[in-house]
Amino acid sequence: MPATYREIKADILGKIHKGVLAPGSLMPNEVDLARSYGCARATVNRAMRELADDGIIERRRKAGTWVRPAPIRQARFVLSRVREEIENQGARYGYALVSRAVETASAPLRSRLALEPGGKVLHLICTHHADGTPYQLEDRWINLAMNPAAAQADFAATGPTEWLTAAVPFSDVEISLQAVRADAATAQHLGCLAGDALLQTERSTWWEGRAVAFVQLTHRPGHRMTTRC
Amino acid sequence: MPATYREIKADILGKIHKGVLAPGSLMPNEVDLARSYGCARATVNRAMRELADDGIIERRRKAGTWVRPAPIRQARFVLSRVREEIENQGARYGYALVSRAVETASAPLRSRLALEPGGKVLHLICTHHADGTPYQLEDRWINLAMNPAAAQADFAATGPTEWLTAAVPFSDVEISLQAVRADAATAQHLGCLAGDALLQTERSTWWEGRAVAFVQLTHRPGHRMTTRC
DNA sequence: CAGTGGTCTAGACCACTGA
DNA sequence: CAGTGGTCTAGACCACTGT
Repeated sequence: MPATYREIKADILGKIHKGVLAPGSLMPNEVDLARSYGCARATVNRAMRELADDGIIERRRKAGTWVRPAPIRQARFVLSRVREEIENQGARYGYALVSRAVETASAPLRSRLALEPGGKVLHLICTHHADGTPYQLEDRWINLAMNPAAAQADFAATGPTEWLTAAVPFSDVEISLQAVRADAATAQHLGCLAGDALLQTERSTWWEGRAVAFVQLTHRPGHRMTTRC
Repeated sequence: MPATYREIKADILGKIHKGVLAPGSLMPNEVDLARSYGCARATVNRAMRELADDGIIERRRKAGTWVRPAPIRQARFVLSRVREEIENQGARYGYALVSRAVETASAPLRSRLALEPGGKVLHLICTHHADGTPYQLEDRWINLAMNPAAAQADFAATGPTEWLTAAVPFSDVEISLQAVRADAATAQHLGCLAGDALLQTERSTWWEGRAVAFVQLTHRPGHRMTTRC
């Protein structure tokens, strides 16, 4: 008889997969499950809570717990920093600053970061290399109102990501993935052809409701993000 | 003084963001934290466990708990089924089967799904529409050794995803994202231009170590996957 | 109002692993 | 071997919400 929360979780998952617990059906409550598994309610609770976190079941107070008809499939992608990603592949990491300028935020950028008209941003373009070949193009805007020190920082040797994580706290992140066609400049930086399909990560970071920075990370052709669940 | 696991979690997160707890530094053990927060160790444990799950801290038995120097940023993308995705946007869902054939798995497909030479697969191509316009192209291979009933199923009215989730259990999923250029056929199905950059989701599903199915979901131009954390 | 899950406690034992 | 986190228990009270 299962007794640990892991065993209970596996047992319930097995019953769902084998159809013993039908999709959409109501499950026994925690007290009954604890009795039938011969364990404490807290143990059942932990197993059920994790199943709910995984989107397998749905729980509502007073109402009960159901097997989700179509489980919410969610994928967790690990977004490590470029440097680590490259070094983990056993390659030598390289960095180059392409351009650096203080700009007045354009209208689209302002609306994305909720900046006031006339808001100043530090605009950086840089490239990340693996064993000398282009790996990722970084197009970054830093909100100078939130990070005035960035205007003094020299990004010639160190990328903005490393500077920001050391210097600036943030609490909220919004991440977005899309496919884009390489324009001429991007193609040149990534050493590919204009028109190539590229995976692009966009990320805006916030602290106490105000925008810290926004970045577009354009990956080299063929880049994949993979996960298992 | 914080007393619930949520408050403790928020308090620790705040200290990390404000620099009170320096990146890379060793944290007090659970017993000491429980004393200083005036709560039971289990409460601290839950807060710390969630922080570890979120990649904020790292824990090792006997050694202790550290603030991760560079937090593992992980994004959770919800991968709902196309039908729900479309209906949640308030659009009318449409489905069309393009082709259906029993094939001998090609070498690349065999290696991807660990099939034996001569393994038979059901190859389906279909399209999903939102308010009549193409939304997603589905290219699916079902392992007939695992799902012989699929050969009898009629996919004219219902998509393979719906058939599979009702008929076949699976335990492991591997998901991969990439950008691809639309070839002529894809462009025609999605109503875009050949050469357009498209986001593509690949997904292979397994049950008890054997492949159930493999699918390529090619999204219409401009499609984004977004998440907040 | 009553039944469900959500959380906390105080204590215990265990598993792992660094010194 | 000793210190840390991992887990379980038995019991309690609470928050939410369907009826």
